[in-house]
Amino acid sequence: MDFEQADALNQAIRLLSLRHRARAAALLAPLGLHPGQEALLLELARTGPMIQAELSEALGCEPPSVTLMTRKLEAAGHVRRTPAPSDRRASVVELTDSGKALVGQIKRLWCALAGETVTGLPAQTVAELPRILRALAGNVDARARRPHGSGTV
Amino acid sequence: MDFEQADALNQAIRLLSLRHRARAAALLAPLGLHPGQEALLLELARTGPMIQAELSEALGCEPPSVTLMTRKLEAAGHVRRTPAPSDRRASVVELTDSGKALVGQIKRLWCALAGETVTGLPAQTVAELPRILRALAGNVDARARRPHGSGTV
DNA sequence: TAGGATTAGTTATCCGAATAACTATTATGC
DNA sequence: GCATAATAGTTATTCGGATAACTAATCCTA
Repeated sequence: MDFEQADALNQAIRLLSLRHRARAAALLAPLGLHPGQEALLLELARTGPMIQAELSEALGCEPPSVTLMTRKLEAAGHVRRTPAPSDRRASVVELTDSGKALVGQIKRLWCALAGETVTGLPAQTVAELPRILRALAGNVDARARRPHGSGTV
Repeated sequence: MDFEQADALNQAIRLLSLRHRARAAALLAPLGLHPGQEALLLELARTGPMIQAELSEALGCEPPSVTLMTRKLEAAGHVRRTPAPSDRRASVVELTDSGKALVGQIKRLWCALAGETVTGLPAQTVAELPRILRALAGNVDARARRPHGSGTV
């Protein structure tokens, strides 16, 4: 692949990242949330209470990021942390009532953002997009390069 | 658009952003660069010396980000800042010899990263990707929403 | 030409996300 | 059973990127 093509692709991915995140930030700001936090709340809503290591895995980010995000969401009252009964190292994270209420609003924003994002694209392209983007993400997944994790579960 | 589809799309974009950036970071680390800096150097290589306001526009990020990035790249010796002759507010940023040498290496990494990213995808999809991703980025461009800038010039 | 508006850039502060280094707990192997 | 390895989480620090608030220079207009 020559540099022009490579640059067009890498640049487009970088720009989409910036813009999508910026737009998410603008939509989430009225809720008092910063981008990234909505993913944590949605994951808890989707899967139920879980420990931080599971959250880290599900969100695709590192444990220290989860520590800080959960702490801020806990301070905001959207999340509760309780010691795991079977493992004294772990702490279980779950949504509070405030967090559950917020998730409803996030879901509406999420639909609006996605709709906005694909405006003007053919329906077939839109339908294929998630699969394509996941394939791209999988191709550059640094975790898959590590010796221990041979499969995505 | 229902929530499941919206979430699949937003989540895929978020994950691709994280992974692509992480992989870029891993590739750029041996050069002593952090992700984002390579975009600045490539832009200077592409367009030639320019003032920070132009860099900010070209990179799609805000002036304070450019200030910090240029300062660090200047400290590393890859970039030089000189006062603009015609406007005493502005400072012209240009590549040093060290920066030019680095650009050559970045270009190789960039090709490798792009190739890695699209591994296994049909050639036609790969060919259409940059255009599609740019369309998505354009759709969520917060700048286009501002009242003063009715057009992209 | 004097004064307000715009523009270029910086500083301070916040956040997500990363790595490195550390503690505490659990699991494992001899 | 005990020492070692692996795991859960935190702290400290770094970076890109954002906004808000500010200075300094330029532009524009009345």
